[in-house]
Amino acid sequence: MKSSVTMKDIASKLGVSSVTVSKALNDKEGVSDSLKLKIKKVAGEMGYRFNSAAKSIKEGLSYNIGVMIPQRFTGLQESFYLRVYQQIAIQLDHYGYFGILNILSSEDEEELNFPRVYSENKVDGIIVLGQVSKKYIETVQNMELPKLFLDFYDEHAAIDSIVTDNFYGAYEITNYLIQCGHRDIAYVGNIYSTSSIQDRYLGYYKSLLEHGMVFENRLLLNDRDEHGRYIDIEFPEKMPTAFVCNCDQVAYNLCERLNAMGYRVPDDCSVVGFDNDVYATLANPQLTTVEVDIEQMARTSVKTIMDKVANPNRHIGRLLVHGKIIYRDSVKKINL
Amino acid sequence: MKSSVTMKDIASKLGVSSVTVSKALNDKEGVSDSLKLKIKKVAGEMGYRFNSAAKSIKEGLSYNIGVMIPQRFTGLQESFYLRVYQQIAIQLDHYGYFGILNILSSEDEEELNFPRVYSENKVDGIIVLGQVSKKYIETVQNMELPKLFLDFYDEHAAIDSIVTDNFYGAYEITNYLIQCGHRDIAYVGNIYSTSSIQDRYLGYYKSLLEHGMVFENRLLLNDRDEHGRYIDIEFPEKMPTAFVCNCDQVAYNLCERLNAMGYRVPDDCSVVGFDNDVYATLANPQLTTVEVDIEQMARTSVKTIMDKVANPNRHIGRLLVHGKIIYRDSVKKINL
DNA sequence: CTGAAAGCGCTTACAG
DNA sequence: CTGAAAGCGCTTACAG
Repeated sequence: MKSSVTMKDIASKLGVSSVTVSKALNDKEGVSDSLKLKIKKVAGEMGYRFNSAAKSIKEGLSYNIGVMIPQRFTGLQESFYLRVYQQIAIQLDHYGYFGILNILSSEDEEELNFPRVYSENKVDGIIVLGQVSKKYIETVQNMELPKLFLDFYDEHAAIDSIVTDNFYGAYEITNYLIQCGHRDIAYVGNIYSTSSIQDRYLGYYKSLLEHGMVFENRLLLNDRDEHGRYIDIEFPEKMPTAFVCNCDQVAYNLCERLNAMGYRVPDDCSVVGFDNDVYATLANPQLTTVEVDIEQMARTSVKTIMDKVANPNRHIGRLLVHGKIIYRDSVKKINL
Repeated sequence: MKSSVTMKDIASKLGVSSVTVSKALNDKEGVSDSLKLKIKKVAGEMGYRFNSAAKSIKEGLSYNIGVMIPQRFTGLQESFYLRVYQQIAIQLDHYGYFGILNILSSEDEEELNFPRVYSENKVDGIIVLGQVSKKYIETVQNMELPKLFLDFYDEHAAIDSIVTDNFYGAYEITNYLIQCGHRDIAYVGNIYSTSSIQDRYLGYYKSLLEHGMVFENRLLLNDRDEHGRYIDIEFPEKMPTAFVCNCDQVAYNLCERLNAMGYRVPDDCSVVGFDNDVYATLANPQLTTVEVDIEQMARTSVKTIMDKVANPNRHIGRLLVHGKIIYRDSVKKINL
């Protein structure tokens, strides 16, 4: 950055004070229009660039927001959170802010280390994108700046959070399966893995309850171990007619597996996913799923964190962003 | 950031000067070990956080690097550049730096606007990730800070660049096809679209030349229009026995298309890709392809830009990162 | 080993 | 309308 041209340089070139230059460049009152114009012109000619660090130090604001993503959600196959981050960066731009990505390494999460963006005062707020451990949630709570959980929440922590309405989305898509005549519907997911998976399960469960159907444990199919690694799904003796998967990738894997086993989707089994990500359209057949509105999540998150930066006492609680069912080819209407 | 605890606060609590606190916290000489220890302890207790803006203003360094990705490379299906960005962020962390993502909107690219990270002096260097227009390359050249092109280059611009060795990778994989007995090999890609696509084409072409094979125009198959949107590939009358695709996604699409047309891959036609991204393993069959080493690209880029921040006169020219052929199931040995 | 002074580039009252 | 003074939090010589 080598402090190239400063306001002072412009000032002395024009024989005015740097205060006047500051006012002119910021369109503040107290400079004649003609002088303001002249200053702006010269600033342009000299290639002046604003020094945001100086402003930061005065205002105590960095104009950055940190986005923290736990490392384990950034595998080669997963780009959902990176996409959310991208949308956040775009939204922040509208507020004159920038987004700094912070991948939370497993070690740092384990050792409860503060992220550098925090300890070096690099950001005015932090968005934690993706579930972190209970312990680390406490660490986040100890950070003295506006913070927000995105795509997960914790009952015990009084931290604002923004999540897809997982419960309602799964509830709706299960209702749809039931409308299509399905009576033996399984849920695929490790319900102790993340709150998203758990809430989607509960929406599925509510739908069953409302329709007077009985839930049996054989209908709950585990898809991953406690480290989040996918495991082979064990099917019950009697094959269900439909599967509600906790996400599209799992639905995609399930379709592959079913095809390999000789089942045709949707003729033999119907499958629905959640997220509407790449896997939804890559699957064969293409998946009926619940779309997660990434842009809306980013927009809401950024608006919220900006609110909280301006007013640290603002509290929004848990905010739900609605999903929307996308109808494709993986569900079959069956006879009642 | 509300300038919570400052060095001055620590100093007055301990009855020393802020200079001493600064020295102690930065492990500089001139403080007794006992005092240093005490200062660090109190700093910890008071929840002191370093104010990097103040340091920035003194040193004229922001400790941020901007990563600029043209909007058009960030579609829903493409996450390659986001992954590269992620690796860059991780590498920057090792140097005490942060990465700021800057999506270059089509308007800004069109209107040749400087990115805000530049005009607000937010970064010490910029990595341009993904080909920008000729005109915009000039705009980048006018920026007065260390800069680097990643994953593309421009002959006329004397800007350092880091690219996968596209030429050599395509050359090698085409050699492999020829070794497998193929004599009628097509290249799939719009060679006027990006330099990567063009260089891969040239590697393919060199392989043909070296093996005394004649290239005919019917073997060059266009895959996208001038805006980068995929178009339906038009096949030549006589079907080639193998296809060198400019990337895995196009190879994936091609496989789908060939399957739909009744051709079996690799029995009827062999197909190879480039990148080794998600599409390579998603394709049916899985693709033989050239792996792009994302981590290595990020590591090299970060090392280079750090060098250039320290020494602005450093010039590396065009640096190639080697790819590696990954052998899978999309190529068949045929009779010579 | 310790600290008073000056300065980084900018902005915010306040005085003229 | 214009500008001198003070200060944001820190660091870098330099003096004791």
